[in-house]
Amino acid sequence: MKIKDEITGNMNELPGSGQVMKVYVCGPTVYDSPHLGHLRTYVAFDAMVKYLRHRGVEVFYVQNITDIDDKIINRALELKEDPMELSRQYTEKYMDAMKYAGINSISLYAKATTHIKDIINQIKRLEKKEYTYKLPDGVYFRVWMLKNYGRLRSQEASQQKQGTRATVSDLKEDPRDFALWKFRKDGEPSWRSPWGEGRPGWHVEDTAIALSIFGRKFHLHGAGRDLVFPHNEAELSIMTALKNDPEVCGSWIYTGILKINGEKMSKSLKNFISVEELMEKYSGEESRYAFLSSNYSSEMDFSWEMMEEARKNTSYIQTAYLRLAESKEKGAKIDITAFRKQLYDALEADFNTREAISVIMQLSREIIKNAPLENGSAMKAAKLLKDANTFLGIIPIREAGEIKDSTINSLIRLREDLRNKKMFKESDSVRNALKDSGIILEDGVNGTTWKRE
RNA sequence: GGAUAGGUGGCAGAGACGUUAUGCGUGGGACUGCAGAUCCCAUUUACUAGGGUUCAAAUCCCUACCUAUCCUCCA
Repeated sequence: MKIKDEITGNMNELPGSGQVMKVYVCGPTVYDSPHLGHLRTYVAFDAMVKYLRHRGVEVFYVQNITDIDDKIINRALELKEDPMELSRQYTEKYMDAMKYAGINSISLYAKATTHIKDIINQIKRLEKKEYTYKLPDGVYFRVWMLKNYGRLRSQEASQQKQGTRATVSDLKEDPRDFALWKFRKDGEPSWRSPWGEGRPGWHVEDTAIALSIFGRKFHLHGAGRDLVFPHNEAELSIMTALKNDPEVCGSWIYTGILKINGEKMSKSLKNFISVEELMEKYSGEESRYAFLSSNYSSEMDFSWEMMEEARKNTSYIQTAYLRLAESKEKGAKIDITAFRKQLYDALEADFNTREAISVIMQLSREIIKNAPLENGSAMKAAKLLKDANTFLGIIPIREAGEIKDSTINSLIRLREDLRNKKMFKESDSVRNALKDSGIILEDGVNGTTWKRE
C-alpha cells in the first residue's frame, strides 16, 4: 500500500505481505470524555492497520495513553479529585468508546506512567549528548543544536517570541525549546529522577515509549493533524537527536480534523459531541461508515444528516449481504473479480476508503438487483463483502440468533398462507412476533425476505 | 501576519488532462391488504473568479477571493 508522507509529500510504499511493520499512533490525554474527533482518527487507523493485516502484513500497533499531564492535574484540582484516579476513570471511558466502534487492532496500549523509567533513560541519553539544560521549573530540550528542526512544520524562532509573557520559560535559550521533565509543584503526582522530583513532559512520553518498544526504527507514525506542531515536531527532534538518523520513522501520516458547522470540534470551543452521545443513537458500524466515508487525511464536517445517510447505506449493504443466501444454481452472474480489483486498487492508493465504500455500494446494488445470484457469484460476493468488512467494519453481520433459519422460513410460509386467505390480522401477528425476536420481514417483488435487526 | 491544506451539482464526497464517480435529498412512476424494502425515470454540460499552457483542462501554471487547521492546550 502507498501512503502520503507528510514530511516529504511523497507516496511511500509500506511493507508488504509477510513483512513486519511497526506502527505508532498518538493516543489521547485522558482528562475528559472522548469526542467524535478522537473517534474519527482512531477509526481511520484501526481500519488501516486491519487492512494491512488482511493483506498479510504483520503489524505491531502501539498507542500511548497520556495519563499524567497538566490538563489532568488541573481538572483534578477543579473537581477536588486525585489526578491518577481521574485519569483512570477517563481511560476506562476511552476504552468504552473504542469498544463501541470496534477498534480492537491495537497490539499494545502504553501508559505514560508505566514508562517513567524509559522516559528518564531517554532524557539521560539526551543529556549525555548535551541536548538538555536545566531551568528552575524543569529540564529542557535544546532545539538549536538540531540542524534539521522544522521538517514537519517549520516555525521561525523570531516569530515565536512575539507576545510571550515574562515567565520562567523566558529563560529558555530558544523559544522553541520544550520541557522534557517538569519539576513537582505542591500536591502534584511525581516521580524521582536524577534532576529532581517531577513528571515527564508530553513530547518525550511518546518517543520514549516508541523507541523503548520498537528499538531502532519504526515504519509509521500517525496522529490527528492538530498534533503536527509542536508535538510531532518535538518528537521528531528528540528521535533525530538520539538516533542521528533522520529516518527513525519511515512515514508520518495525519488524519484530517473533524469539524462541526465549519469549525474544529474541540473542548475549548465547546462544540464537541461525545462518543457517548453518538453511541446512544447509532451503531458502531454506522459510525465507522460515516467516518470512513471520507479520506482519512481530509477534513470532514460532522452532521447528523451524515449519520442518517450512514444508517441507510449500511442497512442497504446488509440487505445485499443477506440476499446472497438465496443463491441458486441458475441465478444471475456477476463479475465479482472486477469489483474486488476496484476495491483493492482504491485502498492500495493512499487508503482511499471513500472509493472503497462506493465500490461496496455498487456491488450491493448489483446483488440486490439481480438476486438470487448463481451459487458461484454469490459465494465470491459474500467472500468479498466479508473480507472488506474485516477492516471496514461497516456491515452489521450478527451471529445467528436463537431462532433457527428453518423456523423462520416455516413461519414465513405460514404467514404467506394466511395472507392468501386474506387473514391479515393473523398474518400481521406472525410478522410482529418475529419482529419481537429481532427478525424483520420484507415483502419484495419476488416474495418475502427477512433480516436480523 | 506566517506556515499548511482546501474550494466539485440542493447536500456529503471521489476523480487529477480526453470516457456515467458514488451516495443522500427532491420530483414522478412501478410493486403493495398494510408496513417496509426494492426497482425504474428525472434532477437533461457540478467543478470559486479571472487569465494562461494545450488539439483537449475540474484536472497543469499564474493572479485574486473565500474557508479551515496550526503558530507551544488539542486526535
